[in-house]
This record gives sequence, C-alpha cells and structure tokens, in this order.
Amino acid sequence: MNAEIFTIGRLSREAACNVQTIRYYEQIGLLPAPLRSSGNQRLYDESWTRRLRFIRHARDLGFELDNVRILLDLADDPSKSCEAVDEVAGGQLAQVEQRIRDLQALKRELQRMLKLCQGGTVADCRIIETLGNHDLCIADTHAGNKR
Amino acid sequence: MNAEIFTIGRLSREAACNVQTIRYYEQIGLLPAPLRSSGNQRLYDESWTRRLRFIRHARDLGFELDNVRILLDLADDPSKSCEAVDEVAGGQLAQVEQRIRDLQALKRELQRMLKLCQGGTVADCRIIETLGNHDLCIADTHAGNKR
DNA sequence: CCTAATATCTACAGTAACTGTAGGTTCAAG
DNA sequence: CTTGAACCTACAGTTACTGTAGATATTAGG
Repeated sequence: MNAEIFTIGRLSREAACNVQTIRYYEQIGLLPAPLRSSGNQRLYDESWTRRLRFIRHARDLGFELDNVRILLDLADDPSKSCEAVDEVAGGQLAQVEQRIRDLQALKRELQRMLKLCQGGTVADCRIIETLGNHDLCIADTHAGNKR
Repeated sequence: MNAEIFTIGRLSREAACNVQTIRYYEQIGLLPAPLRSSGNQRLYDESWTRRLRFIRHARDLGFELDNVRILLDLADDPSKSCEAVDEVAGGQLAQVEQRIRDLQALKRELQRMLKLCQGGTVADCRIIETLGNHDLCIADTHAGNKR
C-alpha cells in the first residue's frame, strides 16, 4: 500500500524533532538504525514518524529518556499488562507534583524577599541580606532545590 | 581579632557545599583563588564562609550561576542601587512562576492519561495511545516542556 | 620517629539531553 | 554542469556539578 519513503529532513518536520536529535536518538539506541540509500542517506517511512512522535510526546510530558525507553518496549509488546505503563506514568506524575511543590516554596520565598525591598542602595538591601543568611528564611522551605 | 584560618574541609561543612564544588566555583571564577599553605592547601577564613553561603543560598533559590555572579558583584558594591538586585530577583520569580504553570499543565495531562487506564493489556492501553498521538491531548497544554 | 588514616592536591572523565560546528558528500533543479 | 539545499560523520560545547585516579600533606597513635 503506502510504502512512501523519505529522508531525515521530512521525518524531522513530521515529528517536530530536529535532525541532530534524530541522529542522537539513533546513536543511543532509542531509534534503530534505518535503511540507507545508495548515497548513504537514512531512509524512513511513516512507522518511524509514529515512533518518533511517541518519543517526543513522552519527552514533552517530562518523561526521562530511560522511561521513554521502557514505554517504547511496552508499546512494542501489546500483549503485556498495562500495569507497568501505569506505574511509569504514575511515577512521572508524582515527580511533577513534587517539583511543583518545591517550586511553590521557592516562589513564596522569592516573593517575601522582594516585598522587603525598599529601593535604596545595596547597603540596605534586604534581598542581599536574605541571600547571605539562610536563617532569615521561612524555615526549611527550600532545603535543597531540585532542578 | 578572629583571624581563624581553616582548610577546605571545614569550609565545606560550614557552608554546606561539597569540596569539589568549592574547587569548581574557584575554577569558574565565582570564588577568588585563596591563599595557600606551605603544603599547597587552600586556606580560608570566615569571610569565605559567608560568600559561599550566599552562593549556595542563591542556588537553592534557583538562581543560575550567571545571576549569582551578578548578585555577588552587586553585594560587593554596597553603594550601588538596589534596583538591579530587584530586577534579578524579579526575573527569577517570573521564571519560577512560568515553570510552575508549565508543570501544572503537564500534571493535568498526566492525570487525564492515568484516569483513562482500564488495567487491561498494552494493546488497549490509553496511555500508550495518548503518547502516540498528541491530538488526543488537551489542546496546547504542553507545546514544549521547559525543564 | 614511624606508620596509618584522613585530608588535600591536580587533572580529567562522566552526567542528561541535546545543540552547534567543521568539513566533506549527495541530490535535485535549472 | 553548476549551484544550493540537504545530508553525512565526528567531535566540541552546554549547565552545574559529581566522581575517579594517583599523588602529596597533615595529624594521631604507638
């Protein structure tokens, strides 16, 4: 039927993924090595577009490449239980939620700092003072900022 | 007075910053090169502890090293206007707020995906299906995920 | 004074997930 | 047949560190 073949540029456009990144994914084994033309150019078809879109979508949702790899393996074996997929996605959700909490603590702290600013010189700057002394912070709101 | 001198290990403990990181900060010019002992070990005093704590605190609040550098320069010149400090901190706050918004969109999307899961096999998995097809997403909620 | 443990030193490699560059082919259009 | 776009490989650079190897320094105990 539709065995339309194309090179990397079109795959790049169709999956909204830039060319270097495609080659990078191949290099790290996230994409298999495709067939090559007589002139050594990579050749793809629509199944590659689907796979790459899957990868990009998962990445956009914040999944790390290792988890994308796991999801791809699962997607490749439709007889497997859905549970494992659920677990990966659930872990991702938990991570996102944790990051949101961390960032909200940062936000509060930054807002507090900014409110103290009176607009004088650095000598009287409460922001600089606060940065120099963690004790001036709301306790423990940002023990360690993750990414 | 208190001209107590110590080596890198104690600085590391007092500023809660690991040893390699201190050397790294020196290497990239965030910390000046300190005096050395006869045996070539770095020597610090309490003023270094304060500077390093300042750096770590700013980092914990999510400031990038380039911004930390700017803040340090400002802190070093107390006669400067506070405005510049305010601007850096305000920019940081705006960035944090944007990241929170992005992550909340991701969270909604992930929750929606997870709700669809019926617990069968991968063949019927709505998570995998959704990952494979961005059109199934709530429009534009995650056009591009920023860290 | 000698030894063993701990601390420090330099220099370099590795991390995540790409992006950018240099220098060289291949391909399609005119 | 030439020009320009697209493609190729190989490698360096990004951010902010962390980890490793192999050598020297310092300190405590016997």
